[in-house]
Amino acid sequence: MSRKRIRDIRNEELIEATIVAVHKRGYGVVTMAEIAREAGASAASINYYFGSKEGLMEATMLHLLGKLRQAMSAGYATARTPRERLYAVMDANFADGLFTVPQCSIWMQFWANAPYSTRLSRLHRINRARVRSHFLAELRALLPEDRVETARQALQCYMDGVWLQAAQSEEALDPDEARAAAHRVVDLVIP
Amino acid sequence: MSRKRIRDIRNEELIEATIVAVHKRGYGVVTMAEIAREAGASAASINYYFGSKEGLMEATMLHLLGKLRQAMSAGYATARTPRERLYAVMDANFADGLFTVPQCSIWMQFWANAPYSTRLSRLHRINRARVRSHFLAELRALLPEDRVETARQALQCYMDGVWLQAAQSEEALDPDEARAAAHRVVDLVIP
DNA sequence: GAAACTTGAATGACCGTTTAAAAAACTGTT
DNA sequence: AACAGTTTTTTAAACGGTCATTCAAGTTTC
Repeated sequence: MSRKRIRDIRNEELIEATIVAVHKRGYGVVTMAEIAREAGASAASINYYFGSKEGLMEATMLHLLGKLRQAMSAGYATARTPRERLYAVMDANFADGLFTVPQCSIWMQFWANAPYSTRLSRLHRINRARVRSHFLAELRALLPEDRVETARQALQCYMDGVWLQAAQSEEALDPDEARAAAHRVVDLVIP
Repeated sequence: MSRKRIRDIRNEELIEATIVAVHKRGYGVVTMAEIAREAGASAASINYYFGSKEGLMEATMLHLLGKLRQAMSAGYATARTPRERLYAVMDANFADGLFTVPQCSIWMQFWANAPYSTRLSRLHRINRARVRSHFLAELRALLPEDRVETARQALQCYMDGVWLQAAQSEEALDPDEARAAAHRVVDLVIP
């Protein structure tokens, strides 16, 4: 009922405001007051809903991870061959709603700070392992075993590298082009 | 004379301390006092030498960029073929003195914060453009023109991605293995 | 003795979190 | 519909703490 609704609405609003505010000011220096202003709320209300600044950051990362997982599931549903599923894994990282400067920027900042927060590093490890196993599963169907690991490293590191670069971009990103480029890289690695 | 010497010695000491302290605590939260303690000095002396915290961070990044450039020059000196020079570009990023967890971690943090500091982003852009042009020069000798750009993206993003991953590592890194892996990736992309 | 170096203490600013009290939303009753 | 009581939501203000930077007064070096 309404009991749940308001809480959900505020959670969503505050997380969106967090993404925008962190992108604008940087993870290290953004303040509760700035995030609150972005959301049209007060700093105190953030603590009411998330308990602390760290709780808000963790919730924001969880939110983004959810979007990522959802994008990957959607791609998998229509992929039929190993190569198509490989494309799907890459495409998920460059999906329209995900591959934007603010979100790449946020991800970048979370990564950089993960080693100093047990909560963030846990999420980071889990996500990385998931992507890794997806890659391995598809690559084993496409390459001899002794080349699988090298190809996996090449592709997974490529994806990370693209985000890293995207986070620095001053113009809007082009997800279509990013996906096309990723496909070209896949085809380069697996002729 | 000594006039210059002491200043140089302190600069070096303080920058080394900065690398260690930033790695231990994180760019966003490390304090002047912590860096000073690491160097066995006082916070005030850092300002005496570097003017401000941001000045220290810029000097540290400049120092690391210098090491990188030096490693690349060293590799280039002995490389004879385009493929060897391509290896050399990669190897520079995974050189023994450079490819350590603290330094990858620092680089990561600088990258993440570059968009919020005109000084850092300037350095970042310059370095990236330099690596890019090296890659392009060698790749043009090895591939037909229409595959050069894709290969460049694959390799440059791979390098960034490896560092990103290395920054999260809890064990010491293995530069030898990293270079071998990089060579395998090059060979995968350019058969 | 001058110039370069060092630092403890003071300064001034900022920030996350808590608290207490008000506002709003909801409930059941008349 | 109106209302009194209860719960949920909101925030202004206060609190406790941290930190970069400055400065004046020392110490060392030449």
